[in-house]
Amino acid sequence: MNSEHVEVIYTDGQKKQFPKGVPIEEALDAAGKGKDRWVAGRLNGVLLDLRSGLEEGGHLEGVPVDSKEGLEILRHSTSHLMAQAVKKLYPKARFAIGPAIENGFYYDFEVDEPFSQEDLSKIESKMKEIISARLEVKRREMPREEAIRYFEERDESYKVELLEEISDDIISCYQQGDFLDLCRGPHIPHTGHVKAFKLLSVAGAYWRGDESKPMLQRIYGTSFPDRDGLKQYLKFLEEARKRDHRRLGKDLDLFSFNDEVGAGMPIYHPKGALLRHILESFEKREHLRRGYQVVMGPTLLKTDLWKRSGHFDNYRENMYFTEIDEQSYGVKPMNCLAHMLIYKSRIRSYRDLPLRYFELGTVHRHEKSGVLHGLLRVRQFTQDDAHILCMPEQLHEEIQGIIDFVVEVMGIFGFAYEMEISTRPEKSIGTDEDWEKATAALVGALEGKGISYNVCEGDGAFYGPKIDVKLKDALDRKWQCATIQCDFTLPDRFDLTYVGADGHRHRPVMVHRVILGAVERFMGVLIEHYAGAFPLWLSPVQATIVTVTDSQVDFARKVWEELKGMGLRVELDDRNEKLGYKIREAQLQKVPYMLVIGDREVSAVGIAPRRRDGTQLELMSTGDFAALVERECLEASKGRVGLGII
RNA sequence: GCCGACGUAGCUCAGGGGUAGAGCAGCUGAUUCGUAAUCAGCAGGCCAAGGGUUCAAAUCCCUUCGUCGGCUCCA
Repeated sequence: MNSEHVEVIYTDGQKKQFPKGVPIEEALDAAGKGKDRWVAGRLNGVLLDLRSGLEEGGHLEGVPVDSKEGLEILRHSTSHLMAQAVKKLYPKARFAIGPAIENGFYYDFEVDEPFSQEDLSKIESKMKEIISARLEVKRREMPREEAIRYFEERDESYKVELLEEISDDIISCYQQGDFLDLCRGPHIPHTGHVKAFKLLSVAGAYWRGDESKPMLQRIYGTSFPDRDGLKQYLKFLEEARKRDHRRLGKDLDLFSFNDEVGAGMPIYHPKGALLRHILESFEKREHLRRGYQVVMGPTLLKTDLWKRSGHFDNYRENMYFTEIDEQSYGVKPMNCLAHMLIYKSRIRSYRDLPLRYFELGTVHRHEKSGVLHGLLRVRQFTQDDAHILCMPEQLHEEIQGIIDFVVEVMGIFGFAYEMEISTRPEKSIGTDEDWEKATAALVGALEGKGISYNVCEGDGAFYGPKIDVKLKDALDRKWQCATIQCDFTLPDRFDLTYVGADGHRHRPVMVHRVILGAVERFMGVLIEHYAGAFPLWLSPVQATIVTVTDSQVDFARKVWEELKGMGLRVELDDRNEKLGYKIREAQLQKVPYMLVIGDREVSAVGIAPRRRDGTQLELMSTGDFAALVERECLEASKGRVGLGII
């Protein structure tokens, strides 16, 4: 092979030679398949534009538009397309950034007037014009200085700011028609590749997410290779609205919020309270069997104590304070203080350790008004909180025990989750050495279990690094639930000690951890996870008895009492309505079982159960039905919960 | 907290300066019915709260509270 040629190896192993500089597009077409499906090429793992020339040989593959990278490129290009449309309609707009995100893209602009819903339609129309023009999307490389000059001349201060942080001498821009944007690429070859897109919403967003920086206008949108994909996604959004726990909380009469009470303070109605009670009983039992001890601390603690713990200095803006008899008190935002004082209430021996204090502790945090979100972010919530005090050499095992606990519980609820390790933030207390030790303990425990995790630098709590477990809501937004946090500082501040085998005092280490996290948030995620159709063991109402006519009401009452007596959660619908009406209502309430009682059942002394999925069971006795329910509960809860609640 | 939208009956929503509307739910009556809506009648609102503009405000303006979508923060 001479230097004028490059050799390409395709994914099927086939090899071909081309003159150097041949466009990737041509080299891919030569393989004879997939023409037009590609939005980019990948040479030796690097994504490149279809129009860029091959300067070196190697493994080459086409990136199909419906692959993960292909979609990303399409969406990124759609965001550029939108920016071009905005530039045409609002020449004074300044441009910030416009990346592809998980299900679409956004672009941030600085404009005099925020965009309205009508503006979005206008922008969409302009985008369609640009698509029809099939403008070529050209990559242009230029010296950094030249690019800075170009954007300075156009008063694009955000682009200049971005450029000033790029260290490369040569940077790339992409041009389509008269619109040029700073971008790494790659992009689709021409605007005609955008087939199905929609602008979804407008929102304010701080430049670089920093509230001290100007607020920009962000337009969110999405883009798909074809109309069907877009339609499906819009359908998913619609379905997600039906699963929304705020919607279901109302429909299923679980909880409410009230203007007169205040924001972020949930009110539990009977069924919501029962659901919560079931969760909490389950939790208590699970903790007791794992060697935790249940404790309880007060809600108000003197401010001096919060000063000693470091909360006053580091967490004050999230706390509520009040005064009693001229003494300042703080409402607890965390449960740790009382637990420390329990530890301190007597001399501890190494033989006592580890100590695991568990509390369903209700805390209050002043969350900013704009972030409140149904049950998922509130100002009053109850954590399934525990603090483990142990010897440093027990730390690893304790953390592994907690991880096992989390994995087991998430398995019972059937949640998929992501684990993250967060390291030291800027605002924090403790020595570097402590932080390193604690971080190493967390990493070691996860790696020991072979669990994969992401690292979030600087996202730790002020007192220590942590492992977070994130669950997703109906819209795939992630919410932190379980968290395991090391703390080498509180035992120090409170001078916690234990007497070792050597007769000397030593410092224990502490782990803060929650499994569900906040019961409120967990319930919110749980409601969306099951779309309100809870498994039998969690369902606040497990069965509704429905009578066919008035003449069966007496018998139905007896059945009702009997089933309640056996520990089932049953309701009776003896209203004078047609059977279909009552079935429909129970169905909409997502009750797992409907127990039909007509003349047949009265004479056979039984009930005819119908599952909420529509399947019809044989007429059976109340005892058989209770046994069925028990079996199903035990199965779904992996043996934890049968009939009744503790 | 910031940007934007929004707040009308229990719920879902219409009405946008001139007497508050619909469907569902509720109540009453009729009907007594076999697996996702029986019929009829009745009742229900200080239009989130407070202030202004106007002869007149649910409607226009201001403030507050709350909700929604984001930013940021976090369980």
